[in-house]
Amino acid sequence: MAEERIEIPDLRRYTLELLRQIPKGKVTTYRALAQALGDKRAARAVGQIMATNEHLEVYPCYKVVHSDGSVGEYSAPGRTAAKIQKLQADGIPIEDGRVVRLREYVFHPFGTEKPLERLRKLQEELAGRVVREAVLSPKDVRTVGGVDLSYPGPWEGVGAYVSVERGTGKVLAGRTHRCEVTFPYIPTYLAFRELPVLLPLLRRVREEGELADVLLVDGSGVLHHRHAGIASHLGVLLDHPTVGVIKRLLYGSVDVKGMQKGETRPVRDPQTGDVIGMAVKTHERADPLYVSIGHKVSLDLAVRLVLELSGKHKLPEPIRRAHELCTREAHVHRRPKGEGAGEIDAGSAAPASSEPQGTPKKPKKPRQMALDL
DNA sequence: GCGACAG
DNA sequence: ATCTTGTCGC
Repeated sequence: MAEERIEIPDLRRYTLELLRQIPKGKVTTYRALAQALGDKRAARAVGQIMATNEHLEVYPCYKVVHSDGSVGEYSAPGRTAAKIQKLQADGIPIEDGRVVRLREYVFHPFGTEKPLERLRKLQEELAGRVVREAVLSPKDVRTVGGVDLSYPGPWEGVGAYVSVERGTGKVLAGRTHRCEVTFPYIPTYLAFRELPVLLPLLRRVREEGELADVLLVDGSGVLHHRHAGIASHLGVLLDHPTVGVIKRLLYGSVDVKGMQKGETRPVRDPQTGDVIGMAVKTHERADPLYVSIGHKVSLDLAVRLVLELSGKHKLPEPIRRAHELCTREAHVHRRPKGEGAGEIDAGSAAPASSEPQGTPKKPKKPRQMALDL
């Protein structure tokens, strides 16, 4: 079978590049940019991208205001006052922190391929390939893996994989993978942020022969607006059984009041009435988890594994351990508060890294606008 | 008041 | 997810 490939855009860069289309004397809004990306729900992500813009001379993020005309924040030196001054220098009239007659100054018609539209279609196609039945009988599930991510910074991810033996709970393997992340968190598009971290990690795990029989993923499976959460993406792309596990409901309806430990209740698709997941009470005094099919498992098997592997904790062991692993790994490399060229503290926890510190940075060659996975 | 959004 | 001290409850 041909290796599955999927093209994920560098949405951070794509969004920043859009800023250069704004004509002199005009502004735009977070929402307009989100619509240029293909989904107005990405407005907050646009804000995150602007807030971490490191090239103020190249990408004029000061030109982005709220759709009600209020100027909004400016993370660069001078904060909002500086943003207002720059806008006024461009001839934009501002009163009381708002752009006067915004409609006359706002720019909408971006030249764009609306990348998020393509990604939604990709999700729909992938949903059609999800196998909703188990390919193994429960007794043949010997090992269960868990995956999770942590973020040392908004554009840097650490993925972790842990596998445990069913029954004994013995930890069999643990691996992490750290890399740059160029796709922001956008509700319902989580897979495109995390796949570039998890796929390389899990392909390596598989090469090493350490891939567990079933994978528990910290994210939704078919319990998703387009029935294509990250657990399903991973399952289909790896052609491997996966289960989606989330702590907060993304989509679907269920009444979870008064649930007892061990109890489960079906989550239904509001549109069709189909059961697309299960609320699972794994801990007496904790909100339930929401479990769904990722790929090649039945909902029954998914729920059974989650319940069985959730000992005295809310999260099933493989995910809990993967969470610990990547959180710890992220912390070790976490940037100091001020972001800039801060020294990594020489505390005892820091691993002995003997990187040559004096390596001169080469001028960046033009980076790719998309990642092939 | 509306919308509601995993990580 | 991340930023964060102590505090309430079982």
